[in-house]
Amino acid sequence: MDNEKVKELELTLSMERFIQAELLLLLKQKPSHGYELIQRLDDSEFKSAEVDAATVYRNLRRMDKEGMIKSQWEVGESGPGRRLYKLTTQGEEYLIVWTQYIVRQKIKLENFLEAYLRFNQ
Amino acid sequence: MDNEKVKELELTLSMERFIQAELLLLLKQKPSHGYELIQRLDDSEFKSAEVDAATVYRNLRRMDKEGMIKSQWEVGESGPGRRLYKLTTQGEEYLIVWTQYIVRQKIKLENFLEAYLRFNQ
DNA sequence: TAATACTATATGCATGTTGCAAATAGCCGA
DNA sequence: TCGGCTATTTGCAACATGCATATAGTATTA
Repeated sequence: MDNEKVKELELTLSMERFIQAELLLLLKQKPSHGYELIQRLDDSEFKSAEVDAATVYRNLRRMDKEGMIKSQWEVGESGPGRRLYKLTTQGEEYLIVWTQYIVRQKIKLENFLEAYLRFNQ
Repeated sequence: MDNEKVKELELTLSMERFIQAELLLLLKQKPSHGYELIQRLDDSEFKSAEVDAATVYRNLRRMDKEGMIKSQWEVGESGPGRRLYKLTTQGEEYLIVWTQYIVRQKIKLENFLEAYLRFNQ
């Protein structure tokens, strides 16, 4: 990813979309489909409070459209068809940007807590 | 604050509103008016990227209405009138809830980073 | 004196994201 | 056949934000 792209991505990053980072990380660990990701997310230690299925599916479609992940429609021997998602190279790079952003967020929170404690002695 | 109230507050908390926690902490340190808070925020190590004045003023009005802070209109010898904000007891309690929430957020981010690193060697 | 800049707050509007609810659909067990 | 689980999608209201703009008093400077 070129620098311009990274800058643009960083600007649109927000904790509101933290779900994207969570999904990218899970997909880096192994390809999954939405329903499974919801369950894996629910088991992870970094999940956001409650996982809303609609939010997961919507973010998956968006990242698919943006090329971060790639989907493939699968019709198994049983159950309804499902979309298997895999991380793309671009998605891996995006995950790195996310990780750097999260490091900065963490520092910001630490600074807040430090200031809070400093003032409460 | 009773437990029900705390629960309700925690549910509506989100990093999107982190600005509220920042403002409450600054007001705990000392009473200020909006314009000054924007400058103090800009100098703090925990500020969110850029501070939008409208967002600051709107959040101050909201927290005023909700009783977290209390405003008092001041007409100085010079310059336009301004609203001096002070933290209320309820606001102090809310700041504690925020702080606990931020601790949990920080842990979440640490868990994410740990999972990320664990998977990258 | 007029123009400009700074202090100080408020509001309108478009945009983007979310949660909840509901629709669709295949499969399986009782 | 009815309910329940797997699996995904879409509509809608609610909400928060950024940007632009309005308003207004004061101070500086050309």
